[in-house]
Amino acid sequence: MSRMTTARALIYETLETTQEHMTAYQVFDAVKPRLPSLNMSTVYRSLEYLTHEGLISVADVGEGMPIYEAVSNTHHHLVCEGCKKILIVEHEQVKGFFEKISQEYDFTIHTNHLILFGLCEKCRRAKENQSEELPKSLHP
Amino acid sequence: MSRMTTARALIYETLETTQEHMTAYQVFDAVKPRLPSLNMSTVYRSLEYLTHEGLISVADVGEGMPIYEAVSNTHHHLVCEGCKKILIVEHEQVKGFFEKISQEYDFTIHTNHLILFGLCEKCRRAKENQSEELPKSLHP
DNA sequence: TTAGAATTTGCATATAATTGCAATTGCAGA
DNA sequence: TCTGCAATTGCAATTATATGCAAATTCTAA
Repeated sequence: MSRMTTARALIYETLETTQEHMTAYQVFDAVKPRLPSLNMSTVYRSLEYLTHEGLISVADVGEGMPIYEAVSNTHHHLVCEGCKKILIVEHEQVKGFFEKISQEYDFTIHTNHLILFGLCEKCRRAKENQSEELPKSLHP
Repeated sequence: MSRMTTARALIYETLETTQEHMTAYQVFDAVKPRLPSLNMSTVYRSLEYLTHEGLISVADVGEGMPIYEAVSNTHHHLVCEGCKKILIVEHEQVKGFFEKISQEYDFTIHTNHLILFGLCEKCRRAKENQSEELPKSLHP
């Protein structure tokens, strides 16, 4: 049977109260003062556990390390590869798609945090201008 | 300026002809005989480069290492957390959703390989039965 | 309340992935 | 075809993550 231990509880509480996404190391730094014996492997294992329990979500934002956050208000992210800006997508916008896939493939989707990479409007425009205006020899 | 070097070309060619997804290590093993000087860091960097160029796609299947594949026929994956089975989702099924998000958020989506985790029909049913039929004391 | 079984943790170590830097390679222009 | 410079590679660390195992902790049932 699985147990909600001190370490797991503190880690979850931290993510829950912060309401921000954090890397494994940030979680470690935040919890360590209250649980000095805490070890990085416990952090990794606890995050994996909490994810599996559906209490938190992981997402790999591509640059750097994966981020974890409490799943209270389910949402998703658009990550701009140009300026690294992150846009929030409400689950409402995704729900229908998930339901369609679920039905079509008879598959219950657990994933609750989507990360889509691409270009925000500003960076897209910047790129278009660049391609059109620069002389060929200056292309990157 | 970016260059299509021997290493990058061989790595791409391997993924392209294989038409299978491979881990970084599998790519290394496949290319090494034809390019003995090849080094793992080159593999990682080349895979990153090819991904960025849109020639291949990465996907983190959760268990184990991320997998790479040539993007010829764009598709997506459903990964069953019960039996680890992988279902293929045609891009046709996803296209509409991407377009909607693109418009709504004025964001050009580059992501071309979605991985959704969950339970296939068989495992879902197995789990339902388990919850209903087992006496409380035998629960995991 | 406590004993005992089972899960979880810390530690040490292994594996995966990333990075700085010098040497090498590829390409545009002569 | 050759040259020079910028991009890429290999190597040797470094950092991030995962894992085996013994010790510690948690929970159930008596």
